[in-house]
Amino acid sequence: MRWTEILIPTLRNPPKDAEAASHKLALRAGLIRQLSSGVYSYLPLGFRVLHKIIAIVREEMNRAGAQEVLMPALHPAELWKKTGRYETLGDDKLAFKNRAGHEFVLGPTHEEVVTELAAAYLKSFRDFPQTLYQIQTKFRDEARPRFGVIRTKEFIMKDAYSFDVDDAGLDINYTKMSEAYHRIFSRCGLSFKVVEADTGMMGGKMSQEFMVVCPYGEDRVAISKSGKLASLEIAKRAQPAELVSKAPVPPAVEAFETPNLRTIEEISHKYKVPSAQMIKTLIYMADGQPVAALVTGDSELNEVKLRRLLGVKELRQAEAEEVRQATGAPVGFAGPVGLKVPVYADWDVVCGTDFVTGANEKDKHIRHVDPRRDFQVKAAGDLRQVRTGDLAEDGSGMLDIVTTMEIGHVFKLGTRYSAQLEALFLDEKGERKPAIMGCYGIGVNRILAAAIEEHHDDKGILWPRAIAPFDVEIITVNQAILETHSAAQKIENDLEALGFDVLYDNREERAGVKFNDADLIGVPVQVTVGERGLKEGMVEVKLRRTGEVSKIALADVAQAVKSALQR
RNA sequence: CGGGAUGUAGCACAGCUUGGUAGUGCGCUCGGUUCGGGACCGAGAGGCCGCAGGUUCAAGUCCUGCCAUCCCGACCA
Repeated sequence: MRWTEILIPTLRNPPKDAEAASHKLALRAGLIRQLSSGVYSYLPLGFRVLHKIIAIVREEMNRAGAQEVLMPALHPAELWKKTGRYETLGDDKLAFKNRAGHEFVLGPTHEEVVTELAAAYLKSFRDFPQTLYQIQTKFRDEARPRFGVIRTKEFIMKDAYSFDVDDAGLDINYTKMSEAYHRIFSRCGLSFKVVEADTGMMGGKMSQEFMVVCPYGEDRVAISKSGKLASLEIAKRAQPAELVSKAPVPPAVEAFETPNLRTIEEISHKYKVPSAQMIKTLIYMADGQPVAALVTGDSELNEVKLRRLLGVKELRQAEAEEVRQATGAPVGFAGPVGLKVPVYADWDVVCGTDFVTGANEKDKHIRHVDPRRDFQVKAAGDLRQVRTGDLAEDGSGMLDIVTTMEIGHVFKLGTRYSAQLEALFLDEKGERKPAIMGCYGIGVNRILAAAIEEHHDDKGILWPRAIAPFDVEIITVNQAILETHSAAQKIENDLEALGFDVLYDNREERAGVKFNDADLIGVPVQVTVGERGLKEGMVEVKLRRTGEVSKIALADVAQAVKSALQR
């Protein structure tokens, strides 16, 4: 393909609205063009990359035994109302009425539609297992599109759905998909990590998120020195060796007036108490019974952890009136001393001393509070959100908090949709049962963004070969010279005949412009043809990634390109 | 949806304080000289100055409202 025959609008100045590396470079390299917030066109180069990614996804899905289908993007709203997701979707749904007054939803995902298919056709246990997938545009009216192509209102998703007769079958499909995902992301050149998501109270459900660490992602997760990621929801820290303070017991508890001062910040600021020396006392209703949860003033309580420590089903923050009943004081003055309800404390609290906390009396706090002397803790545990510097539970050292981007997600759904939409089959005994489902998603556009985030330098993109828009770019130093462009043309023909995707920069531009554009668009191998080399029958082959240049005889170019691409 | 910022040519920006009828660099077109890491000279094309209303003899500039875009946060089936 010749540069003059393909639209590659490279930019010297990055548009000012771009912040993320992938966003800036995708714009500068002429991959995308923004139409409105969170809505992008893919230009020829960008679309070539998407095609390569899609080809890999498709190949691995097929290899894993999934069958490609194409479901509609236009969904009747009634279908979404049946599963109750019409409401849960809320403002994220893009919906409209047609002239007949029928409401449609532009598909944000396809559990409903695929389950309707299963309900129609998967009638006998003999029809199982089945895995269907599609690669298609999804619509979500994101409140805040971000970072170019990383979070958009319209995006291409590979979504797959498995149907099985039992959990054992689901396990097999889930594993197959998970393995396929490993292959897909590896082939796309991404350093991804798998995060086990919380199985929570969902009973047997399970999910894994495939993440890449990148500064412009959207999730904050904990990473241990061993490279393991855990969502902040479930990241745990190591238990301290001794769950008690070694410091001397402070003087007796003393109350002091704090008129209208309720928050940790207000009191910490007014009385010059570090927030870590304060106890935040949160009242929760656990299965209907009030409990107090204590964390130090500088930390955030993690409700998932509290729920786990308590071992209860229902947990919610207490209403103002419930707080008053439990503590005898309005919200903002709760403290563990003299409290009648069971007290659960974070390790930081039981390991500390000389705290300031609420006095369970309006406009009063108390100081010199000591957990050994002044109140009873029913149980101590890891109750707060982890933060940078906490020791990892696996003993690998300090945790770090990093930003990540989710590029894939596999999920064991169970019967949620099949039961509601009556995707029922008859088993060997003639019993009607809902199909056991799994769902598996990949954000195709995000792979493009993630690849740029991971593979770029100050000059431009360094595409992994498998998803590069072209394998090799030929650059003529001076297009006007006959020997140069005829040599370039021959190389182009030879390489194309060997099956390489070749971009030949045949523009009558100065060499510098072409070199810079080549580095910017990031094709892995560059072949430079100039009269200087041609005099000796040589061209230069440059590896974009390393910058390494070697002189190659004309006759050996194909071989040199081939081996360069394998590195 | 809350907070902050910004809207002037394809891209980056100046002009706004102190109103007088549209500028710069890159890119684009034509001619010429150049030609191995973003050349130079000359001549051009390209603007509802985000939109609407107001003030004024006169608005890119002042006032009001709206819209759009980006960043932080909330949210993310």
